[in-house]
Amino acid sequence: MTTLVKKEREKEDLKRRILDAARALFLEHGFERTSMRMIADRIGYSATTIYLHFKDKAAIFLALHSEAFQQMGVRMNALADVGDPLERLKAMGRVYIRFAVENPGLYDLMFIMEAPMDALQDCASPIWQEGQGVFDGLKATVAQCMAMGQLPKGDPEVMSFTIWSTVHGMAALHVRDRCYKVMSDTNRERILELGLEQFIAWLEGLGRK
Amino acid sequence: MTTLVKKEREKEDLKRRILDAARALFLEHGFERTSMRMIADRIGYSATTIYLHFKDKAAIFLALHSEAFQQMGVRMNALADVGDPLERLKAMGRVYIRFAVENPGLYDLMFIMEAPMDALQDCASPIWQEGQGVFDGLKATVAQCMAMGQLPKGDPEVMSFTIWSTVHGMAALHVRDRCYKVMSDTNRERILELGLEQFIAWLEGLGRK
DNA sequence: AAAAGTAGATAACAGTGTTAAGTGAAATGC
DNA sequence: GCATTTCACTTAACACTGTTATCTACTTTT
Repeated sequence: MTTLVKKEREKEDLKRRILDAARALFLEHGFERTSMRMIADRIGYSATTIYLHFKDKAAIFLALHSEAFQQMGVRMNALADVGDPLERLKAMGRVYIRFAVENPGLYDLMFIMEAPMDALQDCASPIWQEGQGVFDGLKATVAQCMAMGQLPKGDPEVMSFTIWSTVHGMAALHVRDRCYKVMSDTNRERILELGLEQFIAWLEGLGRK
Repeated sequence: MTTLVKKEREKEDLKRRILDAARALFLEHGFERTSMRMIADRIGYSATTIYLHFKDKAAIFLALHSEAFQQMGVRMNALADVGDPLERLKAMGRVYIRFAVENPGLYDLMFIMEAPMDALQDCASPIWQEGQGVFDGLKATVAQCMAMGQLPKGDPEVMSFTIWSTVHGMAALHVRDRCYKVMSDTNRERILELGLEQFIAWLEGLGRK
């Protein structure tokens, strides 16, 4: 029956429009300051209609969260063909920071917002699969660097965490505007770039001790 | 007039009680999920009374923000007598992480929450003085490390930012619960400690290249 | 043509931050 | 000693929030 298929498609279509509207509003005003009625208004429906497609506001957040991780995953996977592990690691850092700078709202959603994080207790949830994949990719690359003597030997997971912390710290201070007030005029604008390149230089130095 | 002084003291007293109640609630439920009525209930006043002592909810946030920075400042200043710059730098990192682990709510308030950050546009505001002081202390220590050859020469501000990013990244991933789901069982509980100690080992390696 | 199902809307509930108006007691002026 | 003013505080109200229950109008099935 074509009508059933059409119905299904229309349903998916509306779901998409809700997500698009919600993303735009979340990124502009933040999660807490975006109301269901605002989302509904933007797509010309009543607020309660959203509840026919999403359990609650947190469900919308989770859907966007998942989308964003897939997006980052795509960018990271695009680096799979960089043969040299250390070069790949460096590229991953640059891609990570660029993602945060180009999509501060999405980055916030993924790594900073606490909003409905409590709804995400299930570690096995598909929501975590994408994030896990990205982190596993980092671990694998770090392990390869260690195997080739480009990084000192140790626990790849611990080193991955430390590396992730550094780039996340930069991204988070940027996104939540915590560093620019204490920074000198000369460095303010380029501090993210300068900091990242210095960190990369450290990493390179770690190998050829 | 003793009565006037007494009045003034009672006023300060109530302000204190409001702040104490607000802090407890913010740390337990978060800023957005704490209402003025909840704060008022806890101290036995009506919600509107709070407005006689604080302009709005953001003003309470700012007062607590300031207090927390002073608290961290005290802990950092206590390290002033550590003579060796690199040892002092290492101690600062440990104090920073310990502060975040022991006071996750306060850390969130200081470096992660976006809540009424927009109300803090004035860089010269006294609110920023404490934070600036802590960052300047870090810069000075880094500069001394460079002067003594314990760290490679460069812009102390950039290196301070990179170091801060690393510890902030660890603290933020911890506070907002973003790392434990992707971490292996063996490292999950001690990852903060392990990551920090590895980072410290890196810093030591940077000097004696 | 009658019955069932359904996409969507309206109304309502308990809660939010915040302001305006009101209350009762203390301090002040004469 | 009494009237007036001041002031800490409360109640009432407004416009908003997420969410649920109920209702409407239309489509599909029988």
